[in-house]
Amino acid sequence: MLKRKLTTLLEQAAAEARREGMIPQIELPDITVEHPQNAAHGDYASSLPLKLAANARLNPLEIAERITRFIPPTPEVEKVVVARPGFINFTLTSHWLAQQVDSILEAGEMFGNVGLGGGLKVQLEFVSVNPTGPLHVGHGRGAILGDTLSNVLRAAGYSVQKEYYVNDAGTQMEAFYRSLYARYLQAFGLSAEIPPDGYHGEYVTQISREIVAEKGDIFCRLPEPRAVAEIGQIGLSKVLDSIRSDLALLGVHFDVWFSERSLYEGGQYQKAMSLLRDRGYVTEREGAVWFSSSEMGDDRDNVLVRASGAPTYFASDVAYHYNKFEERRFDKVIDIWGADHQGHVPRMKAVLRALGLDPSRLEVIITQMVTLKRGDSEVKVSKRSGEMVTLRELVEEVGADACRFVFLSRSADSQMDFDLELAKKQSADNPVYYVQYAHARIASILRLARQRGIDFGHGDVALLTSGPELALIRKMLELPELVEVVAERLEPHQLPYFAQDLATTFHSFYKQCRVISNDTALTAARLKLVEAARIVFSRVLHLMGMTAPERM
RNA sequence: GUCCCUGUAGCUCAAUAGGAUAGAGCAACUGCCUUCUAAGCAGUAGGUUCCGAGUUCGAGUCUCGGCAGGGACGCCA
Repeated sequence: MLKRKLTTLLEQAAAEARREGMIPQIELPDITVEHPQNAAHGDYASSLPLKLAANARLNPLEIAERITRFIPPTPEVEKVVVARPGFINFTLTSHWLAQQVDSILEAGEMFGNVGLGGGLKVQLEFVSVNPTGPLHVGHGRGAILGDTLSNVLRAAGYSVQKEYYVNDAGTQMEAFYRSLYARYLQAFGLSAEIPPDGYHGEYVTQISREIVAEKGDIFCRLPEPRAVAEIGQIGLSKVLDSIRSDLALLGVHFDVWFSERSLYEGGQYQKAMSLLRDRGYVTEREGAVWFSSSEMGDDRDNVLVRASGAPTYFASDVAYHYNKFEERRFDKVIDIWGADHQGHVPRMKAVLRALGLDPSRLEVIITQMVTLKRGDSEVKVSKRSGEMVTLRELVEEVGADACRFVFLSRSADSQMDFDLELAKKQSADNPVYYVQYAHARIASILRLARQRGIDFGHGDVALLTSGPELALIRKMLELPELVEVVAERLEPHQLPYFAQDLATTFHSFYKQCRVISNDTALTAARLKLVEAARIVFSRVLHLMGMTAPERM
């Protein structure tokens, strides 16, 4: 990647300038090279001289001059210019830029991949919603974020596993099972009540009806505990099926569905607990078992096992993360949680420390809440009250591509309003179509070229010298850098903005440069460029999990 | 009360570890279809980056103090 090469070049130049006594013997800061926002400043710029100025006790312009002298000429760089108040600006040669079209064609769908991850094993756990009902809109955010992130991490050279943690144990599920059982009995006219902490949604009745249809009244005759367990089991698999299909509708698929219960059945819960105990982080008081998280930096201790003897959700999570790191040996684990789990982060970090693991191996992305709106009125989302807009409804209304694009456009840190009216009304003006339209346009050009039997395989990219052509190439070359940034910072929201920029650059090129013309040499060169652009659009759309339409 | 996230154009949001003149989309306004897709292009207008201090060559970005919105502070998950 050129950016890296320039950084190295600069680093060496600075070191050499220092060795030669041109700048004082001071420590060099982290050297960064970036794209200036003003194109007049060139393709890349560094503010290194400004950063050195304070310690060097020299005028930054002077430092810039002195360092620049040690930057050797390279085929990529046309000129290196020093600019006030102390920047070093690099401008690339048109020739090198044009040649990159051939490189992109050669890389094909691999273009944009980088080696950052070096094959490191990363686990990405997301959604992981309790299977007590359908997914709602907020869950879509985490789903899309996680799925997209995994695409990007894979492109960045990580070995990624996507996992859904199924909370099939615990009190919430028990409440759900009992709710199902109550509805089931009611279907036969028997008196039964939804438990106080139960689920009242219409879907519960729906599922119970299905069970009635499939199994008849056999559960009426079973003793309650057994009936609840068996009905629960059927209900669980039904809910999981529907969650799976809702996610599939969005284009989200998991590699592993991990059962919480398996932690208990496989003995990993016991192992994790005894490890914590052995290391001295477990105490007992008030009849309960506690993890002394406050010793590890959390602001309070947390209960692992209730006085009733039932393990808490937190205890499961200890075992689960023990499993991730120690049993399955992931180098890095990324959890995506909703804002309501924010307070859980310090606990989990404390757990890792207590288990003797480096807490930085766990990264938690917190997605802020999504408030749903229909015009001006807010739609309350609550599983228990039963009134909600499901993810499925949203996807069916708005479309998977638009959903993904809209959700991706906001950084996880910001809470967002999702206006259903707007999302629907916007559908024609939505930026998602702007980007896809560029791809469709390209496809249309390539179709015409095929129809006319034009073979552009030998096109000479050196003919690509005009402003719009070079601007398009420059933009395309940002993709690998973007993949790296998104993978490093875990911020996929950069993708849609790049895609829009790319589309703007392409549409502008399209307007100004006729691709298929009487000039056969130029036609071949431009067809190469257009084919390269198709690759980049296709790549960025697929990274976002969207389709790249051939026609619109 | 404590902790976390957010506050940027009328609206929805960006701003690539502190960089050069804060940018997009929608909405508004003005032009552009006889050639590869007008779901497009070119342009105009729109800002005290919530307020106040501080740090330094430089702050939307960092620190402190306010204000506003959201979330969390359970032997729920």
